[in-house]
Amino acid sequence: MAKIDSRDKRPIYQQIIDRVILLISTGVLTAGEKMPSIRNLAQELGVNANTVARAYAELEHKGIIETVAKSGTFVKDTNVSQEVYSNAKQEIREFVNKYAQMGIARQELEALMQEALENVANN
Amino acid sequence: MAKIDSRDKRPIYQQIIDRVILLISTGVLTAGEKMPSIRNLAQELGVNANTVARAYAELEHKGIIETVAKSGTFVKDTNVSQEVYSNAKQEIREFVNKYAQMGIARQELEALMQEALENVANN
Amino acid sequence: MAKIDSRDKRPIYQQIIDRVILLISTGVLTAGEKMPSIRNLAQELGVNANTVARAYAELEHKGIIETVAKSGTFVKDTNVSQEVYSNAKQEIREFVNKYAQMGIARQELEALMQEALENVANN
Amino acid sequence: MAKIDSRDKRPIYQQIIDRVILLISTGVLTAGEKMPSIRNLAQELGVNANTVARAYAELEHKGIIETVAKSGTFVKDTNVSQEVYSNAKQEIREFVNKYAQMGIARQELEALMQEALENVANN
DNA sequence: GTGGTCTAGACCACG
DNA sequence: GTGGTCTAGACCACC
Repeated sequence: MAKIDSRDKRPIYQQIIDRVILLISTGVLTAGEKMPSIRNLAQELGVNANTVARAYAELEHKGIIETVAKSGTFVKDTNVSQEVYSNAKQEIREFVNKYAQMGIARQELEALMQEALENVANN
Repeated sequence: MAKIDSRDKRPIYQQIIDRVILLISTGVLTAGEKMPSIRNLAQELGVNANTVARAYAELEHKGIIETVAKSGTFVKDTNVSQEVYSNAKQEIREFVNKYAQMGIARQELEALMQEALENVANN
Repeated sequence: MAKIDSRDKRPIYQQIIDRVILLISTGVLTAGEKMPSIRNLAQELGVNANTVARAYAELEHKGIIETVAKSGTFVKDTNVSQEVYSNAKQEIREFVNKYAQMGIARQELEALMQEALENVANN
Repeated sequence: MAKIDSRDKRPIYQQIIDRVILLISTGVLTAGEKMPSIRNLAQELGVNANTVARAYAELEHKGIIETVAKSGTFVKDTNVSQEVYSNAKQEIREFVNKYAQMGIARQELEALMQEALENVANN
């Protein structure tokens, strides 16, 4: 679960949100399962507890997790992967449309994508 | 040119930069053409003159426009595609990083990109 | 007696208190009757014994039950309706205060109450 | 606007939320109007800026106000009274049902309500 | 000046 | 131990 990237432009709490959604969408976290406690996760990630609390609050607000008073936080909704996937689809389409409209050739875009994939593969 | 969206998540100065680059790359603005003055553009867009000044400064720094003392600002005889290209590079990298970190497999990302490219190719 | 709802916003000890009062006020528990032991009730409800102990302590403090050393806890010969009545009084006051502060006119509040009463009368 | 009640059971941020909703539903704040800045309101109420920020964030999330990047926060939706009204309806129904089930006569409930209304009328 | 994010640390009720 | 709330204070980008 420990994956905070300080170079990432997204705020930390958003990275946590996205990460939790990922773990659910890939089946690592399953419905009903207990989430790590706010303080534990904060320590594990090396961030402040308030930051994790904010992430959990927003996840609860989205109906993805559920906090049961003082006993912990649990995964609620597992049907989340579709949303992630369709978000990615939407974003990449907008990207391609934008730069195609600005005159970048398809081959160039493809090359850029390949390069980006290579870079990430080395993590 | 009047296209500032206060709901846009990009800062205003960035919206101006992007818009100028778009107008150049699509041939609406051509090399040597005179740009509107900072004050005029600020008034037209309904934004602070400092904001337009910052946009012009960054455009000049990128070598896309040129300020000639006492006569105004002009589109430079430059190939803006380099700038567009490097922006695209940056964006696609962030996209890949984000979804890779969220656990989408490289193959899936590649498939999404191919699909987006196919759709655009048919335009 | 097994009726603890972890989703309920009330703390568990309060749920127990309310439940006991309900059982007495509806005649399920009668004066002099022996209450389940703290440990037994805790096990039956699946909650911590301390939680049940706190509920019993408050019930005793309210004069609703009575602990007799070495023999157990008993429903006291008391009129629980007084407690219920004062709770209702408190709750309705908070309700009226809240919505009056939020600007709902007195007449509207009265109409809402009348409507609610009508609906229940038909049970 | 200065109305934080430390004896109120609701958390401070909730009091601010309710108060803003009140001010909108009573027409004191109208659509498009600028809200006080987070820091100003915090100072006026004598609370921490983060607390006001949280209230504003939840109000924005409910679609009641809107923050326009770095220029301020504005009232968005004025159709808030209906929601308040239906909340009140729901709450009073639950109240009546609960105490009717516990054996309080309809007349008694009615008397309690009248009394509560009288008390508030004197504000 | 504005809002956004984050930290460190505190206190609370509850279990 | 859990989450909820709050404070004080910091830094940031933007206008």
